[in-house]
Amino acid sequence: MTRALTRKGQATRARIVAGAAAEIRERGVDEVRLEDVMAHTGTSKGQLFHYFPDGKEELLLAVAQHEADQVLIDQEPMLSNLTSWPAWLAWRDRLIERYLAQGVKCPLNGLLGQTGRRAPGAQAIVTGLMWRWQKAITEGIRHMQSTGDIAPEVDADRAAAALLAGIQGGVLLLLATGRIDHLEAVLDLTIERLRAGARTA
Amino acid sequence: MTRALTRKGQATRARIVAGAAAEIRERGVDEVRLEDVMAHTGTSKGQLFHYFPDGKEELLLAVAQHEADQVLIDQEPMLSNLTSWPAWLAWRDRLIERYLAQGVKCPLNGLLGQTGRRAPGAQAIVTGLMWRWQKAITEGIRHMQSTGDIAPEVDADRAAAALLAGIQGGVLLLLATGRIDHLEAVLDLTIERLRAGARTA
DNA sequence: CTAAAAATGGACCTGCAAGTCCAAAACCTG
DNA sequence: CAGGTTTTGGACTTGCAGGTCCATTTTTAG
Repeated sequence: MTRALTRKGQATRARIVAGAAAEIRERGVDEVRLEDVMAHTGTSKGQLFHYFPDGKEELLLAVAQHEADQVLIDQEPMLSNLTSWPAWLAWRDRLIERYLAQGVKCPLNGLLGQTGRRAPGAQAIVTGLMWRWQKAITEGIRHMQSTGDIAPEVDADRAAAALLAGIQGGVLLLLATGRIDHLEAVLDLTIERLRAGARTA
Repeated sequence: MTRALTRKGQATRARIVAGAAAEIRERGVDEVRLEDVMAHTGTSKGQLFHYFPDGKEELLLAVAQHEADQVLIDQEPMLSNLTSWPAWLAWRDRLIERYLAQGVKCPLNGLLGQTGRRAPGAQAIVTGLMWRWQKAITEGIRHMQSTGDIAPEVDADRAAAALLAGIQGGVLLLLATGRIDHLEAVLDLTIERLRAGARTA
């Protein structure tokens, strides 16, 4: 459709998205006004609506996509290389570290609730994220099965689904209670369990 | 503080809360205007602010508390009587059934995001809910340990924490993707695992 | 160099939803 | 039944945030 973005234009657009994302992470979706984004990114209303003709809706969607991508990027290169137990533990540590640092600020939780109903697009973004995430975990499990580090009877898909759910819940509980215990418990117990099945090869 | 609520007054207040809760469940927090609540409950603005002087904020808090209580009530009497494997499975079935029926409509997810930042009270409500929930699960595990149905080496607190996280994540994924698979996987795999430890007594 | 297109700034408009106010009705209580 | 209190209805105010518009500057391309 619309092809016409100068290098400068792209930079500005990116700056808006990144700035809005930061602002939202910091203060929550429904506390952030377009004016805040303008102030924080040094842009004007004209620019916002120039790059996001559909207004806030479209901007929020772009932010959601940006944040969703970041979630997976933050887990690399571990997530794509769950090929040994040390690798799994490194991944575990990265997750804990990442969410501990993030603390109570969750970008996507709010975005799902905020735009979820209105925009069908937001739903798609989150679904896509979860799907990719789960796929990576599944592949990790399968690989470990191929090396005999995980019992072949384990249903990789179900195990990955459960683990992903545990992680999501752990993060949710971190948001709600401020404690990381749940996330730790999920990761440690799940990994321990996967490991327990088959020690032989 | 304020003591002065006629029976009629209490009824009206309750009607407002219940109606608002229903409306919010149906259409999402940020889609519901006070006007909608008025129309849906047959009340006037005067009444809203009579029973909730602090306005929407206070109303939402009351709704959140109402919904939080309901979550646990819906799991009874199973949740408080996790004293045998059939009881655990019945609880599992109830959870699946309940959330399957609820579908994509989550009252608390939105309320946490919406009021979470503003009102410190919302945080407290969710935290309280989670704490009570986890406590019930822990007690269930402990009871099963006392009868020898679960191995004594199991750390009841950690196991409960992980299970609760899994459930939360399962529900979250149900909201996001519309599929109940994750919740099922978590419940089945976790129960299976608790069961596997000690079959002897 | 010049004309078209893109990028920018900011004044202005507009609608809406929360919150205010007060007067009328219903209701307790002695 | 009389006085106070609670309950109710709804008109009105208000602030504000999203969105529109256009004039100006900057960039691109031939």
